[in-house]
Amino acid sequence: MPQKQTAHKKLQNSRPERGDRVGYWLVKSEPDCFSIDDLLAAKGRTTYWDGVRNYQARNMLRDQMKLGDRVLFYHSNAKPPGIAGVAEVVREGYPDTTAFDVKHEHYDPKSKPDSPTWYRVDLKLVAKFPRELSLPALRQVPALAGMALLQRGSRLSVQPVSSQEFKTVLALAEIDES
DNA sequence: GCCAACGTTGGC
DNA sequence: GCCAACGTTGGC
Repeated sequence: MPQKQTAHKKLQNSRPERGDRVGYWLVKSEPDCFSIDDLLAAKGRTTYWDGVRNYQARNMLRDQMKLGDRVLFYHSNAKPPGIAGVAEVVREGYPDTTAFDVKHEHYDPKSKPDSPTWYRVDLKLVAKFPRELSLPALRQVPALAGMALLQRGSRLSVQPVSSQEFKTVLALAEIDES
């Protein structure tokens, strides 16, 4: 795919769609696997966001998530599911090397070191919410009705969030803009 | 544990 | 390139 590669390189060197504005995202994690407390306890409160094996999500990790972008940290498959805090992008998309490791549970033979299929970013915790915002509570908020997370059949583990939605979520969490 | 929604795979 | 079968996600 030489053409896609070219487009990709252009994107890496500038932000044609967005200028220098901060982007907003939501990522899902199953707390049984990796929770916001795990991120809090991690060295530098920072982790590799790897293991994503979906092309739409990959494209966002690889091409669109930029340094300083804010990321809502969502607990999926939890009781109840909900948004647990905010992180930021501290390293932009780079190859997910777990895909190269035969022994790794996310091994994928079609991803090669010289042409990686899968990418990851590094995320650092900004704030854990004093109280998690549960999915049912989020559904009660009219300003969030358009949020990707709340749409039917929304399964993407990385989703874009609008700046308005992000602001609304922080207000609900009673977290100051930072 | 059920199942709807969605993505991927592979036969043709 | 179609589409049925299958696998996964994730709320409930």
